[in-house]
Amino acid sequence: MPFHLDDFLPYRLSVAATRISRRFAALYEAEAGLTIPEWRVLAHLDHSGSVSVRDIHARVNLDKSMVSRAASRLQEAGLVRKSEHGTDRRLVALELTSDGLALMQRLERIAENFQAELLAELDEDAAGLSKALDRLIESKT
Amino acid sequence: MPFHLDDFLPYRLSVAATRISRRFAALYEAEAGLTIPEWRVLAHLDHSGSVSVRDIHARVNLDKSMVSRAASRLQEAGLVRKSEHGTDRRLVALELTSDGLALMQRLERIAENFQAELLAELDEDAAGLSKALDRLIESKT
DNA sequence: TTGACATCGTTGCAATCGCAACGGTATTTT
DNA sequence: AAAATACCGTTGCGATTGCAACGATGTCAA
Repeated sequence: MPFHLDDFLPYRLSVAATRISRRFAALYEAEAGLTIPEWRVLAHLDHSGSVSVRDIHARVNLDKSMVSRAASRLQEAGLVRKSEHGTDRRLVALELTSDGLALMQRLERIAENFQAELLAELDEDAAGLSKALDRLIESKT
Repeated sequence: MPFHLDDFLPYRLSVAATRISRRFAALYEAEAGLTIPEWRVLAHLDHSGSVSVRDIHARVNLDKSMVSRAASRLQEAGLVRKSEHGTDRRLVALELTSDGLALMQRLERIAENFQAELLAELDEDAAGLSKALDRLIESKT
C-alpha cells in the first residue's frame, strides 16, 4: 500500500497546530498587536510572578533569544518591568506592570472563549486529544 | 482560577507538533539531508504521479514559494524531474526520478517505523488523537 | 584565594518563512 | 478578435527563527 502524507501523524499534527495557532494569533493580534512569543511571555508572567528569562525559556518552549527580545518589546510597550534579581546579578526579574496585568485579564477571557470554542468543535474527542498531547509532550528526547 | 498556558490547547498542540516534527526531521535529515518542505514534496509526489506546484501547494500545506524552491533543490539533487504540462504551458509537471523513487522507498520505511513507534507511545489514546486531528484539520477558517 | 568552569541574558548572523509583486499564459467577457 | 481578468510558478524582500558566541556574573575545586 502506498504511503500517504495525510495519514501520517507528524504531518497531521503539524497542520492542525499551525492552523489553530493562526486562528488564535489573529485574535490577540487584533486585540493587542502581540506576536506569539510576546503572548507566551505575558501568559507565563501572568501566573508566575517575578521570573527570569531562563525560567520562561525552559517552561514555555521558546528560545532564550526570543524570550529576551519579546521581553524587551513588552517592556518598551509598558507591559512588563525588568528589574534586578536580589542575590544573583546575572538574572533579570520579569514581572507584569499594571497595564500588563490589565491586558492579560482581557486576553485571558479571549483565550478561554477560544478554548471553549475548540472544545465544542472537538466534542467527544476532546478528552482523547488532551490525553494524547500529554503523552506526546512528556515523551522523552 | 488563574490562566495556565500548559492547559491551553493551542499551546499544547504547538509544543507537541514541533517536538514530534523535530524528532522525525532528524531521521530523514540523517538519511538524506532533506528539509521539511523537501520531505513533504517528495512524499506527495510518491503517491501522486505527475503533479503541478499548485497541486502540492494546495494539498500539502506549503506556500507556493516553498514548493517551488524545494522542487528546484530536489531537481538539482536528481530526485525530481520538471517537465512541461501537455496542454497548459503555465503548469510545471513534477515527478520523481528513479533515484527519487528509490529514496522514497527507504524513507517510507523510516516513516512507517516512526509512526508505529508513536502509536505505541500513544497506545490507547491514538484513536482519539486521530479523530480529533481530523476535526481540527477539517474545521474551516 | 585564585583559577577553571558553569550559567545568565543579549546580540550577531545565517537560514527559513510567508507575503506580495512580477512576467508569462490561459480564460472569459464584450 | 481584443481587452480584461484570472491563474501559474518564480523571485525579491522583510520578518521571524534558532544557533552560537560573547561579556558579565556566579560557583566549585585545588
